[in-house]
Amino acid sequence: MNKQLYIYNTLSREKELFEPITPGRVGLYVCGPTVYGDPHLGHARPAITFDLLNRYLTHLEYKVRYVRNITDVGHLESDGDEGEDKIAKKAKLDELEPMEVVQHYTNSYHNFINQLNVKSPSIEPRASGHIIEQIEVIKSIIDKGYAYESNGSVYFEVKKYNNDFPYGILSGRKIEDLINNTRTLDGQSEKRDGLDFALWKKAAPEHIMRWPSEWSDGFPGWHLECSAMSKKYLGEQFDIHGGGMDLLFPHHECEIAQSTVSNGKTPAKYWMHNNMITIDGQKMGKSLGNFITLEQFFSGNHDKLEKAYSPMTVRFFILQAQYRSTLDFGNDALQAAEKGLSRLSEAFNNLDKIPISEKSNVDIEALKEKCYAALNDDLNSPILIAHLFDAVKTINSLIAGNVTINQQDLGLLKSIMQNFAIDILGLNLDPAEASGNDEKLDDVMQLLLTMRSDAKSNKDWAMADKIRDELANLGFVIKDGAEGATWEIK
RNA sequence: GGUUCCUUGGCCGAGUGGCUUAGGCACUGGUCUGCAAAACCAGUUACGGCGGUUCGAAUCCGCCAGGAACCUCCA
Repeated sequence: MNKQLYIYNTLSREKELFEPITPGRVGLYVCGPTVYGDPHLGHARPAITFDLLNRYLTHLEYKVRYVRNITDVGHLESDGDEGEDKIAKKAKLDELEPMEVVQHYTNSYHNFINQLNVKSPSIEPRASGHIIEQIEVIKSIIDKGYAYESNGSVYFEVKKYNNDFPYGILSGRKIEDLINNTRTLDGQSEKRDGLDFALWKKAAPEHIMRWPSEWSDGFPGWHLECSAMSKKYLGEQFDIHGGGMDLLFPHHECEIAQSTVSNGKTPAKYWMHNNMITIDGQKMGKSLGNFITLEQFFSGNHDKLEKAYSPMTVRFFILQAQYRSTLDFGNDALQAAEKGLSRLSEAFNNLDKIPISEKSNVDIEALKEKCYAALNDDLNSPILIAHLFDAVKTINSLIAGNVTINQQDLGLLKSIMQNFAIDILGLNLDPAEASGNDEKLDDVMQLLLTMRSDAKSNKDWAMADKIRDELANLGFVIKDGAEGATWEIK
């Protein structure tokens, strides 16, 4: 089978065959959240996108080291001297210790991301725990002559860098255009040039998040943590760097510049960027204030939500779009995903009901190839899901007796569903998970179903319907099948 | 203003030169059922506009319209 994975590399703007630097091993770095607010639907997208990548690479038998950072130092609120550390600001508002705020939102992030069945990364480094490493990177950049100190702060000299290296290789920006379009800042700037960016910022007196350095008591600049931590855990050059498209410029561009100077080589071989989730056609984001938190999705407690949506519904919804496309939030789409997922789940749980025949007249091997082809084409999860729905149709047809399958093909079909739906897409199709039922409840339900069955045998339709309808009122759906009735919670 | 990108049927969302009627949801008809539900079978609705390249374009090129992201923190 073809297991040649092609991924879209932002550097080349083309799909490229993935070839790891070290055979059999993959170093993957993904920009994690800035923990100063509740995790929202936008945070779920990269988490799930790169979870899919991590799971698929693992399935392909690569040994993956997946590093996803926690940004807890806080980026600058605004440029220039009036810049204020975002986390410190929030802390003052809440009258909490900065690290208390950070811990709270880190826990919250873990809690909700875990509910989405996202596997934990191999290493989850915090920026605040790597101040020393960041200072080391700054020193090396100063030593190589691409940074200067100014009033206790250190800035990266973009124009000088651009003379020797291609600044803008990732984002496709040209420095001439940037020069013409740089905002004019009020007041005096410590920077020699508007394009320069901070590697170290001297902390203002009221600034409570601060660390000592040879330049000043302060804090590391916006983009430094990823350069420092990717180097520490994945080496100077690693395979894949991921993150949201909104980080492409300036964050990732600056990261490349820093790492390139510091290490003398470009950091990542492949850059992958997930697109945004939109709401009413606009990006869902913290700064726009139009985000819906994951907690609100799971509880339904938001004006825009017609109902609560389970974590698996949210995950499935996100996977139904290819990661490089924008995905528009909407209740209709969520509910369509919910129903589709339910159908997929039901078929998966009915695999054991499929009768085995001598001969197969279904082509399971072809299905498997198609599933791999979908993922190999830049993780095209919607295509994969389409193929899984073909499998659903096959499963249902097999149970209905329209087609037949032999033992070997059935085993293959089961492994396809397990591998692609459960292991790679990371869907939890366990009926207990979906409905929250337990064994005792099932015993009670079986009793009621037996009573209804008896009533039907006696043609006591009134009683039979009463049981069904009353259960429906309580949120249980009864499904009559060839070999008896089953139930589920709606 | 600069850079990049998008516009597919009722909704979401794939596709990238010539049968994919992708798939999901919704809808319609049929089978099944005591009636339903579920399931199965069948079916309807499409490629923003204009021009060009081509034997042939949703798919390539140009223009126009509308929208978005980035250029400041953002997933």
